[in-house]
Amino acid sequence: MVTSSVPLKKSVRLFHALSDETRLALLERLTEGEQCVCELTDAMKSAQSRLSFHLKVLKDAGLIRDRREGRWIYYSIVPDAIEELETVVDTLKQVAKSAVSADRCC
Amino acid sequence: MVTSSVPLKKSVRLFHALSDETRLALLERLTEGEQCVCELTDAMKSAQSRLSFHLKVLKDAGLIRDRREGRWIYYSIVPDAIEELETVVDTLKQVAKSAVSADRCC
DNA sequence: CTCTCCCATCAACAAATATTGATTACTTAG
DNA sequence: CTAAGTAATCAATATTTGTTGATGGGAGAG
Repeated sequence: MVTSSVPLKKSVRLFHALSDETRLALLERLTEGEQCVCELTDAMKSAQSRLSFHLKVLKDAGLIRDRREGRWIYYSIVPDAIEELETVVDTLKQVAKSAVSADRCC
Repeated sequence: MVTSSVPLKKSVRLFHALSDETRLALLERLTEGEQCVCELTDAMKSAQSRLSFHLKVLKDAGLIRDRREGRWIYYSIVPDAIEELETVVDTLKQVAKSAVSADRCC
């Protein structure tokens, strides 16, 4: 399997979560550390509900997590998820290496 | 930038191309080496036009390439693209590592 | 309790993607 | 040349995603 240790569906969800500029920008923001939605909304000049939507996609993919503190909800990157992504890509890489030409078609 | 050496738009296209079960399955098939569309169609029990569509997505993302030989068109994985993907993920990883908690919200 | 702040969720709509079947282009065989 | 094989492309449709503005819920503040 291309995705070996990581299930196919999970790989798809990971890649899908990363296949959007807004979501990559959110991850980039979270690089600076845990942040609440209002802070992200300010920084990205975007509607709150729109960011909530994208944050949910990232969260469902396991890339970020949230934590409530008073009225605020703080989001942060989940390091393990990046490791997992790395695993998926490493597997793809191994697989690509083993792909030798073999003319035996039709 | 999250994507550093690889442009943001290109990263998005790479991830998008990988965010689909059919396309991951195609890559998996191509692991076995260069194959023509008819072979892939047989193996995946899928309509030819459907696979052509997905092959185009993978090709546009630079993950695979095609080569005509007689009436057949052979597809194969582009190793460099996997390297590039690795670069993107490595950057994400560095970025995630540097993400320390920092409560300073709103 | 009431008011406000912060945020998720929802409904309606818009836009992008994917699927299907038909058509077209290109190649080889005869 | 014609006929048949292989695969891209197209048009129509279906499905999935994303956006927007409104609503509602949880958590202090007063």
